[in-house]
Amino acid sequence: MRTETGSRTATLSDVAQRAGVSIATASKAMNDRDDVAAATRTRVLAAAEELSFTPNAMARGLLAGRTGTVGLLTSDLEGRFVIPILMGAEDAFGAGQVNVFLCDARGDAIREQHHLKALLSRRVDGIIVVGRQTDPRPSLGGDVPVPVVYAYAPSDDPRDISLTPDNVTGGRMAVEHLIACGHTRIAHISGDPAYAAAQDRLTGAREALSVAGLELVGEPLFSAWTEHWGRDAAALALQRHPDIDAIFCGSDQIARGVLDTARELGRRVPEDLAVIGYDNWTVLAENTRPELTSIDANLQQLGRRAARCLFDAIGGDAPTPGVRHLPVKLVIRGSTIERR
Amino acid sequence: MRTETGSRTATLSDVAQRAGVSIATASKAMNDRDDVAAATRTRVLAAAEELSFTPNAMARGLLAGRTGTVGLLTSDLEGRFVIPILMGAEDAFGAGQVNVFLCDARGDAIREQHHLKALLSRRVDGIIVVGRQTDPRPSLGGDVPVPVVYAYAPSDDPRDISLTPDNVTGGRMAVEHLIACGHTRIAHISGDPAYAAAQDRLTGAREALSVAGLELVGEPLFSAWTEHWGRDAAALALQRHPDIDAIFCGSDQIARGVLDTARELGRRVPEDLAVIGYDNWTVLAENTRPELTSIDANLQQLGRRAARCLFDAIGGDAPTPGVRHLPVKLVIRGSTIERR
DNA sequence: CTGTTAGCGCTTTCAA
DNA sequence: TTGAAAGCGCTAACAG
Repeated sequence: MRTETGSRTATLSDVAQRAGVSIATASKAMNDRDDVAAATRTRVLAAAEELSFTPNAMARGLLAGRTGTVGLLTSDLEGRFVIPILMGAEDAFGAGQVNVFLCDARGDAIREQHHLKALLSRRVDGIIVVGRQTDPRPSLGGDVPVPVVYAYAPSDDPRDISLTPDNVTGGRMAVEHLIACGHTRIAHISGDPAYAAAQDRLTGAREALSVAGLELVGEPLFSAWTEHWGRDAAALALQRHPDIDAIFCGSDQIARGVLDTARELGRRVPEDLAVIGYDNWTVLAENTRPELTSIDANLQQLGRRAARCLFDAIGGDAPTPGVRHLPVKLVIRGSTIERR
Repeated sequence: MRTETGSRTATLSDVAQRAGVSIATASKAMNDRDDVAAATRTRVLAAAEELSFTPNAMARGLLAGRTGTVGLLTSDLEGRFVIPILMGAEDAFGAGQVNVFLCDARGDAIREQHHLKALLSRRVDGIIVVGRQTDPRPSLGGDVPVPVVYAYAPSDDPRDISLTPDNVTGGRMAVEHLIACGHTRIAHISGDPAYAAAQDRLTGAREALSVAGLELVGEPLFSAWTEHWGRDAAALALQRHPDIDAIFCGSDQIARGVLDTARELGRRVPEDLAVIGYDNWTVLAENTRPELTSIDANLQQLGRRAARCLFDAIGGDAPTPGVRHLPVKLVIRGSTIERR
């Protein structure tokens, strides 16, 4: 409020007065209703312009029963998942059409309840709940008076609508790609086995192997989603099974560690050893040597889909409940295919 | 809306009716005003509970003139800066007290105007503008009817209130630390020299050197904020000046590249070569070998400060305009001090 | 202590 | 075509 000229924000009544019409007429003119004389409309619009009138969305919402706002309730501290989803949602809603309240519950159920209450009291038209893992999370419950869509982390209640990336297919695609590149001695290094993501990706990997009549080399190595573990696990795996010619990693962080170890052991990537990551976290994947092939969960699209689902639900035609697994994509870089 | 029991959301009038009191009394009871009989209050609260009544913040805002919402207008696609700032803002406001509309303009001025209009029409009480560089950005202008605070990227108009990390001091602290560790042959590798951040950090570094009677070894090497450049630049610098014993890097990405090259050239870190980064981007800094000492811009605190500034401005006592440079902090890890 | 009344800014019948 | 009036859900005087 740099230039506080003593004047409060202009209201429709100010505009009407300045244009010399009634409030009702001004309203119609502003909203492009067709029962207004062209001349009148021009006059009203001019007045609005001069007063830099901005309609009060609250007053409007009070009447309409809808607010044109949506809540995004996340527990994804780092914003790695929530940001693309937010962008997708903005895309789907159309910039400026709908505004998004972003609330970070920080993984705390109490705080989540607080935020939920606040969102409801602001009369959001719907809520998207974003988790940071693909494990099912507790449902907000059935008594939330607006539609809810769960993104990334599905709800544990099948009556809710959930959208989550298809990790099984992702795992399958990763291994299919390795096989297509001619590799047959494939190992798997992943993170915390308690994560659904870890299990699902492994499941997909095994499907692909089995179709090709192959098996994983050694047991999958599970521990943490870190580069440290990637380095250690790669050393271990390559020592136990020196004939490994490809490693499917459960995350890009792990893959980065694997690449480091490969380099230290003198394995050429991708000639001697192909490496594929997961998540396509570009700050990691584009900075390795060679750059890292990875599976991208297509989160922005997931966000768009979530927004569209929410839209439909708000509009009244509720999408069929349940968990929908959205397609992921393979991003090929130098760690699996030799550049020339 | 899983259990749509045909009932629209309960209103205060429903509560009043159920409790057998007037709307006004119900309102008072709900808002803890003291001119209500204890028994009545209990009855009203019970009724509210049973109807799971949530006050309509819009109706309330319409009356109060304030909405308890704030807009966060960003152009920081990746969310690297905006997320900690958002969290800091939530902290300062108190969870659930204030809600934040997050809008991503994606660096597009048109889209920014759209979002600004939308925020104003939602009658946010104030706006925080977050940029993704520390270079001054165009002001929203003086005719925005609510207080605006610029965070990370300052406004180019000195009449605005801007909070930005103190990069000069950051640069100074980095080099002071290297000197304190006994290094004297210090080089600087940084990113795009067109960034104010690059220049400011260099300025601070030179100040620290000059105080110690030292000079940078060679000219600072500028190019891109990438690991690739870090690798190449380190090779170049160490070839030209083999006696370099410390490198101050303009970003953690660059530092990561530098560490890779050091390892390849057989330089022991930190014994032969100390390396310090900038940003304290933990996914990078905590995964190098050794882990990376870095300067942390304290963004969450910056967010809190921004929120508090905005609060004050909303409250009427406008903080003094201008650019405030907030303190950064040194995070020491193994790349500058040997672990034992 | 409680209820009545008057709006906040806007849209929407319904008359004129 | 325009305007007067009602009311969205709530709070804040002011009487009772």
